[in-house]
Amino acid sequence: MGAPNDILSNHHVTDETLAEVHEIFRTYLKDKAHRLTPERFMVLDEIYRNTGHSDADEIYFRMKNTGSRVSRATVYNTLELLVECGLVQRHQFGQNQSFYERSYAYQQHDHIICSACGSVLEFCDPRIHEIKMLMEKIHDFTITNHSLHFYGTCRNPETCQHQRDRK
Amino acid sequence: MGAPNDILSNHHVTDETLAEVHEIFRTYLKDKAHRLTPERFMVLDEIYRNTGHSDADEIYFRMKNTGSRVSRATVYNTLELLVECGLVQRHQFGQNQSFYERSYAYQQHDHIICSACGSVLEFCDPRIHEIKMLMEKIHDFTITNHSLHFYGTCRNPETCQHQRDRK
DNA sequence: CTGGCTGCAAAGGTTTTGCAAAACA
DNA sequence: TGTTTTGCAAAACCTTTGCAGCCAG
Repeated sequence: MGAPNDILSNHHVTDETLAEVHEIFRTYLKDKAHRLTPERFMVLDEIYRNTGHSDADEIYFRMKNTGSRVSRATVYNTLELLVECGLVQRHQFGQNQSFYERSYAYQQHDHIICSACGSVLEFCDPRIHEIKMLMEKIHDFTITNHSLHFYGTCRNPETCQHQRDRK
Repeated sequence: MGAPNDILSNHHVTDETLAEVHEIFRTYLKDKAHRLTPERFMVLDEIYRNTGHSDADEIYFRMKNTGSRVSRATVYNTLELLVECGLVQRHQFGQNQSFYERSYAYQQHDHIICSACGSVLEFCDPRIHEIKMLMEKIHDFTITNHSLHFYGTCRNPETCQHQRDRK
């Protein structure tokens, strides 16, 4: 149920952070003349309650199982808004499916994906930022975000086996 | 029809390269006890005939329009094999759709994607390789490949306008 | 009130699969 | 000749859309 995939451990989000995140979303919605519906904040909470990467259906079912009665359509709609306002990041690890992850008060990072067992590690390297700045200059681009994935196989047989079993 | 998206200009593939690529694919198929069908080589040729990134359907229709009668199923099946043997690379630029690109005798590169006009630039930076090696060491991983995308907007109004028109 | 938002189910687009016919080995 | 591959169309998959009813502003 939890996400044993994530190595870079991220302590639970604090109430304070959650309040800030709500405030950001509220401001964003007002700015764009969108309505402040309870469903939208429920999706936001669900994502921030969890550490790691979830697809839209996982989010939908987690909410369903905890009593929230939001529809898939609303989950998708809200994810779009959350990505737009920068509170959530969308990732494409494999093909044909997006994964979502909270991004406020959560350090910017990239991913290493094990093709054998599907586990995802996170890392940071300041050189990415240097490359980004160089590319903006060379190609006359304004870069707003990036995604860097390394694909390969982890050499931890235990984890890899464990992960393979749960597939 | 052509791909005006690609800036890093790549001259047409030589007959020599094409022969090498055929040989690699032939060897791979034999190794894996897969059959050497004309359809598979037709898909390979179609990808190597073109510079740039195409989705599966584009490849299917290009082949259809030039007289080849291969089915979508065969295109998908063959793309899978070509990715497996390293002759073709799969990219996920947006959501829900893969793009394919020849990767033999074609320098390894990464991509900058303009969210406004959809144009794709290519670049190389040796620091990626350094980061890769560090990550292999730190996380005890064997990294076989990577993808690095920068997203933003290009400041070339002409190109950007041109690209917007063709959408 | 009243137009945007929700929930539901049906439609959409890309990719995969099942099966009979074709063709490689 | 015996199986893998093919082609076709149908199914599967994730995501989006249409529409009636609901509710935030």
